[in-house]
Amino acid sequence: MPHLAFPNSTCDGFRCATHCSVRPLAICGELEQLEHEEFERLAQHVRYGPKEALFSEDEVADAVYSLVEGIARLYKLLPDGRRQIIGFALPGDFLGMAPSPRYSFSADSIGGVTVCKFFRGPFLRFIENRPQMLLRMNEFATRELSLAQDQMLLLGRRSAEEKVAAFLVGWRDRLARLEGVTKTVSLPMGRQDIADFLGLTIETVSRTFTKLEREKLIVIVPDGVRVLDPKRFDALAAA
Amino acid sequence: MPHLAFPNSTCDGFRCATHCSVRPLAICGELEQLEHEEFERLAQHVRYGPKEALFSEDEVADAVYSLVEGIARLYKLLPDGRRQIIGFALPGDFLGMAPSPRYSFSADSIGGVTVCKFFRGPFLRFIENRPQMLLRMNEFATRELSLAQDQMLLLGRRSAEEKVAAFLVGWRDRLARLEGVTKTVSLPMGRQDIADFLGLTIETVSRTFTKLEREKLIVIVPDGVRVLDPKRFDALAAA
DNA sequence: GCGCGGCCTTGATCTGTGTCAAGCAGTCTT
DNA sequence: AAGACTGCTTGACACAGATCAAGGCCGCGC
Repeated sequence: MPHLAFPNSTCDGFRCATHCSVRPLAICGELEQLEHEEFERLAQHVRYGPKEALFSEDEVADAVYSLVEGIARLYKLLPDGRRQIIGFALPGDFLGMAPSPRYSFSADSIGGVTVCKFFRGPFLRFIENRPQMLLRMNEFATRELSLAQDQMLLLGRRSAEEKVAAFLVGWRDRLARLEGVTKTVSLPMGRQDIADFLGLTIETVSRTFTKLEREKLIVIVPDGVRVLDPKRFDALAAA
Repeated sequence: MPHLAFPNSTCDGFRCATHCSVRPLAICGELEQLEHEEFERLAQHVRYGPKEALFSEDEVADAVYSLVEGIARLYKLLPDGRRQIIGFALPGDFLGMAPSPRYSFSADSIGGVTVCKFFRGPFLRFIENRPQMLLRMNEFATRELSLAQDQMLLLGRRSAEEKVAAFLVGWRDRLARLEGVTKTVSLPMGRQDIADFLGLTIETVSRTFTKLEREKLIVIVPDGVRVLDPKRFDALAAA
């Protein structure tokens, strides 16, 4: 179970530095000093270990989260256990808004995760008369929606090979926003997670990685892949 | 090509009555009299005939739309022509927000369609200092996102029969919000549209309709279906 | 009233991906 | 260092849904 790291979040060295490193990307990125301090007073900084639930589908949605560090998987389940991962959340991402009083999906940590947690009431009261903040939330929601629509195209109309290639390209580009451009794409999630994200089985994902390696497009390395031929690779992902 | 119906949209009888009938559901539903009049002055009411484009992917996104009447299909294409319909828009729906300066998908009318069209600049200026309006846009975006996530689960993890059943139930429930509850679900879109929405081929959709009819769950009627056994049907759609 | 075109259905066959089963490679435990 | 656990890969086979092909229905124009 999660423990509160520093509920009264005055800036206290290492952890706050970590926190602030994603601020420009986060929901609170455009608040000025004074407002940000007020906003911070609403936050609980919470740390989760590997594979802990942040929240679960159908629970009362009493909090929203700004991801500070680590990676979370967001997913929905069918009654018989089939799972669809609807996204991977990275630092700066904002989680937990729902169109009903309950969460519409579940979220749990992959490795360790740190979040700013806000209770719904105080959070809504803070934003409700701050157009800047509301505009930013709109930007976030619009970006998420667009990502979701790309994923629908992928799930509905692409082959297994195209799915895997598009996933790697999309993931590489999202990481680039955080860590800069690299040739090696780190994959902190397991094969089963990738399968459940792409609407495939773990065997098909594994075979497809192998196939891409045989075709000299990638090299599989521990916890990631190295892209050998970005040109050809991007083409495969787009088509 | 579309023609302007009444660009200077003072209330003028029939058409405005039509318009206002969806107001409570639309983006402008919570504006008071005076503000709404100001908002209306920004709008162009535009009517489209069947199968006309409202806007297309990659075009400069210079306007947003509130759908007043009719039904639109929203879709994305792959370079080779494969199509994924990402949603059907109904009266009250709000279209055209994009995370970049260009539209991220295409929209065209199915039958005839009437919209309120707003140019981006004036629209943004109107909402930017109106928290009520921004909150409402957030609600709309959040609901859209949740719908998109449901659709990801459907596309990635459901069988053809489950897809068709879930589609009919979801569509029936959306229509119910507008027209009230009915046994007969009208389907203004063609089989190919349904196929492209569900990530199937037209043949599989057709066969699945026939199968559901053989199993006495539905009856196929012109431009729609009648649901015979809502209990059993909802169960199939959920599982 | 007849022919044409669009849309839908049905049948036969093919194939990409799922399923089932086995084995391998690290890593952790003791 | 042996065992076992977890995650990944590989192979053989099955099947849901795609593809290819034909035919039916209905509204529309002439």
